[in-house]
Amino acid sequence: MKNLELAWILAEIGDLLELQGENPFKVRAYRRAARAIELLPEDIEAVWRRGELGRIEGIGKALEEKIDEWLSTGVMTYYEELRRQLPPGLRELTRVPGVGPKLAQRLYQELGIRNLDELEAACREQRLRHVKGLGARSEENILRGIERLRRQMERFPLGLALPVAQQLVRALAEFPSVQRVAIAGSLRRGRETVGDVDIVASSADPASVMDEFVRTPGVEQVLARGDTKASIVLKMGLQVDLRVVRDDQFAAALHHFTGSKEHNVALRELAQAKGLKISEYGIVRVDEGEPLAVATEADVFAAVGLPCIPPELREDGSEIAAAREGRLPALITLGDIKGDLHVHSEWSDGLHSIEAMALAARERGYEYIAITDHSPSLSVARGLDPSRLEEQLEEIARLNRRLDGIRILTGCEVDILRDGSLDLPDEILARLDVVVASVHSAMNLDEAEMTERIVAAMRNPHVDIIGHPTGRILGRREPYAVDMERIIAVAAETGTCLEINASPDRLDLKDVHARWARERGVMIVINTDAHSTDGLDQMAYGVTVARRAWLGKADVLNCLSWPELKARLKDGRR
DNA sequence: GCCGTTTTCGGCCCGACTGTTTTCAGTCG
Repeated sequence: MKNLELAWILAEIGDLLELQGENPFKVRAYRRAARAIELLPEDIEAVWRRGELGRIEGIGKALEEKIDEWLSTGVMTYYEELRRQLPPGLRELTRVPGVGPKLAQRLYQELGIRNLDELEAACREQRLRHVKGLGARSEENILRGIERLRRQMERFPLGLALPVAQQLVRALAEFPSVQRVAIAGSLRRGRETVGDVDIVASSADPASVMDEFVRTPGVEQVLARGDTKASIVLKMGLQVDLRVVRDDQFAAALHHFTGSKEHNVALRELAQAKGLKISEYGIVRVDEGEPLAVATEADVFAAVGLPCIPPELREDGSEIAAAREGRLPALITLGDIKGDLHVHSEWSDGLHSIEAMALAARERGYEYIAITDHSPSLSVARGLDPSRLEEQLEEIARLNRRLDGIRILTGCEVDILRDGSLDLPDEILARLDVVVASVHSAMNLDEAEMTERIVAAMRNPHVDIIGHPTGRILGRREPYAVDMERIIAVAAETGTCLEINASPDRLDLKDVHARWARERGVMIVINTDAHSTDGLDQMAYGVTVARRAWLGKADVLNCLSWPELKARLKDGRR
């Protein structure tokens, strides 16, 4: 699977061309192509073998030739040549806030600066102020930018940024001159990590809102403060941008700042072709200069003849083509979820009793909840051996007789051992309603071994779900080496479901993989892997990932009622 | 570089903020 590698190369070509001062539209063409390939719902090599590279939106003759060369020989000559023409560290200079391609190029030409370290030294030695257009202020800003870059190289996970952003929004909403306020940007689109937080507000007195905003508790630095726009950095390192507009401009501004950039560009091109101009202030007819009324985001789309595109789909612009052709999916919502099929109780490493978990599920309006405690090899988690599991089945039977309004399903999260076998016998698994199989050990196998290990588990006639299929922990542990194409193919063949683990540390499967799985007819299940009653609330994160994967409720196992679900589970079909 | 029920050539989104160059380019989203 070379999609991501190719996307990375094309994006780098875009950056290198930009550093060389190439035609900006050529730069954009490479970036668009990179994005298209990154989000492509199948293996680029398969498309190539069919001779259909040119049918990918954004790939024309020139790019097709370069990709063909790269896939046939492993080398892209054009890329190699570009890399030779510029020092390798130059590209990272543009990661410093305030340093773009033009400045990076001049710093290289005039001061011989080739990387971050040299830029930092030049600032400290006050050599930048001798470059035309730069002064002492620029040196300070660049130094601060380098420091931030070094301290916080990673993006912030959704699960960390969202609560912070919600808190800020609540605080702004209470400010008297604020009329409306909402989260925008990549956070609203539900991306798994975000570089910053964007907030849009409406007010008749923007200056007062700016004053209030830059005094937010926990502000470490004010990066910019204009009449209607300000940027701050919180002590935790998270940057927050606020934009304030008039209340009648709020919907247009919300759409604009939700992005993505590529989505906005594509939508505005479409608008332009219809004689309209879309900006964050609204929509105007170019010939008359007359503004159109925009009360909601749906009005923005309606102006160019499109149905409203949900924020989670606004990524590379291909969603606009889908909308034009009536191919937008009816996305799953949290309300469609009928139960959670992967939770832990105090019987293994969970915090709460089975009854407490069941009542918490009932409170959330669920029809069922599966108790899937660990299996014996996970001794640190007090995994259940067959006899304790036996006791648990009796306990669940008792609770089911006693509790109304919620059905407790029996289950377990069984370990997939190094050789692909499971650490509970088939006779036991056969008696459970739901079997989740997961990898928790020997995570450093090579790709072939790890893939076959998981494939073996999927071929077990009792395994319904593969839990957190790539094992990643955001920001802490890389996914294990696994051939996702093959996992998806075998899942389709065996009727095994793949999990979107909703824990914000995991979000595993991720959006792109879940989208591939759906397109191959694999059923997805969204589970929280909750270890406490509160953990059940993380379902919302999983639903966000599913929406980004274009899933509807028909694609998701736990949107089924219990009778439907039973009929879909492997043992239930017998 | 790509793309085409206005176009196979000539387009390719739109505006705020910063620093500093007295009039705007570069950067950012």
